[in-house]
Amino acid sequence: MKVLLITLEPERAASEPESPAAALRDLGCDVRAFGFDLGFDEDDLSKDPPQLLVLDARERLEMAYSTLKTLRDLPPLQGTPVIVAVTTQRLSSLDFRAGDDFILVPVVPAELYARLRQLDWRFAAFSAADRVKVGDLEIDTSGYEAFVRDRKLDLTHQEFELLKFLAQNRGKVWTREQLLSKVWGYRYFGGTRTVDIHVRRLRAKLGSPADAMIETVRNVGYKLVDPIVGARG
Amino acid sequence: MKVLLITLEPERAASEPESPAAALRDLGCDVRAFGFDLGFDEDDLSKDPPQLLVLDARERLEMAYSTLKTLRDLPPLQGTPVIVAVTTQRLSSLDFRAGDDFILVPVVPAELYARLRQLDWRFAAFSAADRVKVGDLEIDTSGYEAFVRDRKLDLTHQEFELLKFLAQNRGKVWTREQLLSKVWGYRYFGGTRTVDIHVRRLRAKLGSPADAMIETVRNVGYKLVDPIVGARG
DNA sequence: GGTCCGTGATGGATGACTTCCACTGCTCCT
DNA sequence: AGGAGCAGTGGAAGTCATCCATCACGGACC
Repeated sequence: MKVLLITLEPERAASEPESPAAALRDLGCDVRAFGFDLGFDEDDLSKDPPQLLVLDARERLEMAYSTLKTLRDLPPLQGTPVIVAVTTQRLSSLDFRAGDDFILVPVVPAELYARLRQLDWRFAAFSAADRVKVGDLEIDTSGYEAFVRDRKLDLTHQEFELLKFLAQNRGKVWTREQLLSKVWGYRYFGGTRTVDIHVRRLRAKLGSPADAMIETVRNVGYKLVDPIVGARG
Repeated sequence: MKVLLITLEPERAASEPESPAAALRDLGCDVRAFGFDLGFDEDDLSKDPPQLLVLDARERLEMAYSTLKTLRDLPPLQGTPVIVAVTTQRLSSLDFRAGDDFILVPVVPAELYARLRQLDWRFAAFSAADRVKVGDLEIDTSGYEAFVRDRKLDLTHQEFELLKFLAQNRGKVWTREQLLSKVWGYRYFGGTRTVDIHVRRLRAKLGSPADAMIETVRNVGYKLVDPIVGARG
């Protein structure tokens, strides 16, 4: 599980026993730790958004909420569940408007694990149907549906995954090998022409003029462009 | 706050330090304590229903869930939030379909208070709408009944739970594994084909054309769609 | 103790999807 | 202008997920 951890001393956090960082590490989470000054690159975050946000607030609850307010405005963190680690003394200052969960320090790894499972259970239902829009194209990633001007596309699974990936990473050209590894999976063994064929069927189903959104870049690969942005260039 | 407490030894419960009973007493709650055999009068309960249900399960989690199942069927407890007190050792056996929140014993009163406030906030925000409508389908979650165009469906328990879950989370595709963990319980280990079977039986009972509301998404799973929304394709 | 009902497992059939192959057409470089 | 290489096209075969029929098990109820 990918976790974004905000803590006082990011470097030393995991070495402290009974800290949220140590517990997350023990649970085998993929943790990226940052301080409350948030020294991370927002683009990096967008490419690989975390599934969970953990705020190691302890005594510094006000500072943590201030940071959380900033984090909530970042698009890649929209709808991400949050767990706030807090001391017993500061429990009374907790603010539940965020609708998330809290845990006491010292952290019991088994409890943290249970709260993760609980959040997963609660949020699975809530995870807002996130939609990706590019020009006339609209993709409902949770419903596995794609629309062009409200006309529903009848896509196969692989076609949908390819279109979704291109749309989520629009503007950038992807080689066939990259697409195979990212859309088909890292262990894929096969010819790169498979990508061509899926692009072809995708274009056919998109229809004119939306098919022009998938551009072929000779000797490199494919990219999906926003027609509005593309038109001025 | 009126609390119904289910614990092993109702008479002595409050005298034990760090027990849920003692913590509730310290918080000034109006506690009525009963054993797991539930020796209370249902009429009394109806006249003065509790606002919270606390299960002091500790090691006896299975027994607590069994009791909870019985309690859930009592009309005066419909929609009452539940907190399960459990030991660290039994955390891994928690089933989140049943309880709304949990707390570790020994209980820290301040934490219990915080969890009460959290539950209060959560329940105020989502005042359980016990009737779900999707197209011609109408589900009465508290009455365990489902209707299609006012024709009552004769569903089994598992079929009803599956339909309810899909209806409450319509539009989103769920994998078989997700459905197993959310509808059957996360501890369920078995073939994913079980989901197929129940979907098939559900479709048969829904009848045409309502059966088309449950869509199969190849390579992913199932979802329930609102036919009105779906019609734009 | 027998029967019915709910639940989940198994194996085969079906049909859709993915992939590969051979060919054609196009683009860019020389 | 010619050629090499890359991308698009059509068809065909293999694979795989889903659906379906049937059966086995366990509990509830009579």
